[in-house]
Amino acid sequence: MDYNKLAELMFPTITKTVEDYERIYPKRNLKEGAQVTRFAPSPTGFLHIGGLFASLISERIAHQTDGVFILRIEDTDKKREVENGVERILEGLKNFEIKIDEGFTDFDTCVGEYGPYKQRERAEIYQAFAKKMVSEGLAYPCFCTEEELTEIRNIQEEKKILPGYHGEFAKCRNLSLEQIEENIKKGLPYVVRMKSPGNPEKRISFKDAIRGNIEMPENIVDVVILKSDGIPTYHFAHVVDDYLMGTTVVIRGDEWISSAPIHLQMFYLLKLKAPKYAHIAPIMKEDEGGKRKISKRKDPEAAVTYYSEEGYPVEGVIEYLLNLANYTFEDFRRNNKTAHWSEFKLEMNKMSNSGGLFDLVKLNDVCKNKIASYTAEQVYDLAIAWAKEYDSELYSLLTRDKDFSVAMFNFDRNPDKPRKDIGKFNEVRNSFSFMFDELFDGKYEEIPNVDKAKQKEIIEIYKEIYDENADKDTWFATLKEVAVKVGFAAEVKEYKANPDAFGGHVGDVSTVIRVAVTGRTRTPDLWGILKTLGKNKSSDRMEKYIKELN
RNA sequence: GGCUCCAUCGUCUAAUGGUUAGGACAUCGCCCUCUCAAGGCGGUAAUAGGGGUUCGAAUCCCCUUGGAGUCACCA
Repeated sequence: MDYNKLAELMFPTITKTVEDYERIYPKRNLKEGAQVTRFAPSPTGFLHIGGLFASLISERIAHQTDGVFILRIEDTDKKREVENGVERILEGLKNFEIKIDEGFTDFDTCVGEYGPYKQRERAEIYQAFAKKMVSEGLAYPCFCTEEELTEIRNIQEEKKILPGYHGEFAKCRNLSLEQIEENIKKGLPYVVRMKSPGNPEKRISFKDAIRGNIEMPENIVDVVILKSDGIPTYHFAHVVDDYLMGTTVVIRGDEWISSAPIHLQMFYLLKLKAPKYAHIAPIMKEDEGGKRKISKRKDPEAAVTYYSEEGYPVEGVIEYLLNLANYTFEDFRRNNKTAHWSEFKLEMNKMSNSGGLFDLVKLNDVCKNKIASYTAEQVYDLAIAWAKEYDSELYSLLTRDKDFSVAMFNFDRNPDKPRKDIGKFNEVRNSFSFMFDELFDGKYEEIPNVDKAKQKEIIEIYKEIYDENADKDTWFATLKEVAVKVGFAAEVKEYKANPDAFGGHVGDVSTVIRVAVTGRTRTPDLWGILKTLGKNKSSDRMEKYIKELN
C-alpha cells in the first residue's frame, strides 16, 4: 500500500511535519542534571489532594535541580470537562504555594516557548505526528463502530483472551486503500490507531525512578491515538507533548503503570527517546477496616479546598505531604527548626511504593507544631486571612483591635516550649471565645471543690486587691494571698500533705477566678487573659459571675 | 478473570543477609505544674501464613492469603 497517499488522504490540511515542530520547539538549553517535570491535570473538577502531592513532588524535583516545572492542561475529553476547571486547579496550586515556571502560571497568564499548553489547542501538532506514523505504515484509520467493538470484546471475554483491538480482531488493519478512500468519501467517522508491532510472547522492562525495574508483557493492542474528532487520546498526547516540551521525568500516579508499555512502544515507533518515569503511589483512605484510594466523590478531604476551608496552615499541609513523600523530612525538620520546607532535598528513591493512608491526626500534629513555631503576629495575619474568607464575624472581632488579638495569640507563646493547641484556624473561634463578649456565651463550668459561698468570697477579695499592672510572679503571689485569707493552702504540696487542714489550695483559687472570667476550668495563662481583657472587663465578668452564683 | 504492583507496631515508615527490629503520630502511665496546652521520662504495640536457600532471613526464591491498580474514541 502507498502509505504516503493514505496519509495525504487522511490529513490533507496538515502541512507541517514532525521535523518542522522539532525546529519550532528546540531542545532546552539547561545545565547538566536539570530536570524538566510537569503536572498535567485534566480540568474535571477540584484539585485533588493526590494532585497536590504529585505537583509538589514534581515542583521539588524541578526546582531542586534548577530545572523547569510546567503546568499543562489535558483537556482532550470534552465530556468530562467542568466549568472553571482550569481556574480551580490553578487556585488550588496557588493557595498551596506551588510555583509554576511554564504553561499556566496564573489565571490569565500562560508563559513559555513550548506552548500551547492546552492540549486541545495543539490538535494540529498531534495530527502531524499521526500523519507521520500513517505515512510510515505505523498507524491506520479504523472505521469500526461501537457495536462492532462491543462484539469483539464479547467474543474475547467468552474465549478468555486479551481484550482489545489486536491480532485477528484488528480488521481495519487490512483495509485496502480503495476501501479507505471510499469510506472517507462517504464521510464515515473513524479513529486513528497505532499499528502495534508487539509480540504477546515478549516482555519489556523499564526502570521506574521510584519503584525500580518493572517488567511487563509487550503491548499488542492497536490503541487509538486520535479520536474521531481529531483530538488525541491521553497516550498519544503524553508522548508528543512530553517529547516536544522536553520533559525529563514524567511524574504521575501509579494508575499509569499498566499503560507504560503502550507509551514506550509509541516512543519506539516514533524513534524518540522516552523520558524517565516515576510512578507515585496513590493516597489512600481508611474505609470500613480496609484501604481504598481517596475518592473525589466520597471524601471531603480529597479536595484541597477542604484544607483551606478548615484553616489548616499551608506550610503544615505541605510539610505533611513532604513527610509522606520522604521519611527523612522528619529528621530534616528536627535538625532545622526554622528552615523553610523548600530547603529540604526530596529524593525520588526514598519514596514509598505502596499507597499510604492519609492521616488527618498526624496532619493535625504537624500543623500544631507549625503554628506553634510562628510569632503571635504571624498567627494573627494567618488567622485573619482565613477568617476574612470563611468566618466574617471572627474577622471583624479579630481586626477590631489588632494589639488585643496579637496579645491573645501570644498567650503562653514562649520560644522554648510554645503552646500547641491550635492546628487549624477554624479552632480559633472556640479556643478564644471567652476573649470576646460577642462570643462569650455566659455558661459556666462546674467547680467541684469549692462551694458557692466560698467562690463568692474568693472573688470579692481578689477583686479588691487585683493589680492589672503586676507582673506574673507578683500576680501569682496575690493569688496565694487570697488563698490564705480564705483558709486555703498557698502551696499545692502543703495541701496535699495535709488536706484536712485546708478548704482547698491556691489552684482552686485560680480555678474560681478562671471560671468567673472565662466560664471555663481550663484555659491558657490566666494572668495573660486578665491583663489582656483589662481591669474593667475582668471586673465586669467577675461581678456577672457573682450574680450567677446567687 | 488476565496483567502489574504491594505487604514491618493502630497509622506513616526505618533497618540494602548478622540490630535487644529503630523513629514519628496515636494510645497508656509517671514527673513537672495555678487549670489546660506543652515539656521530660517510661510503657503497650509489628516483620500476613507456609515452605525452601543459608552458619544466619524482615531482607533472597517458591506457594498461599490479603490489598491496590489496570484492561475505553476517560484521563
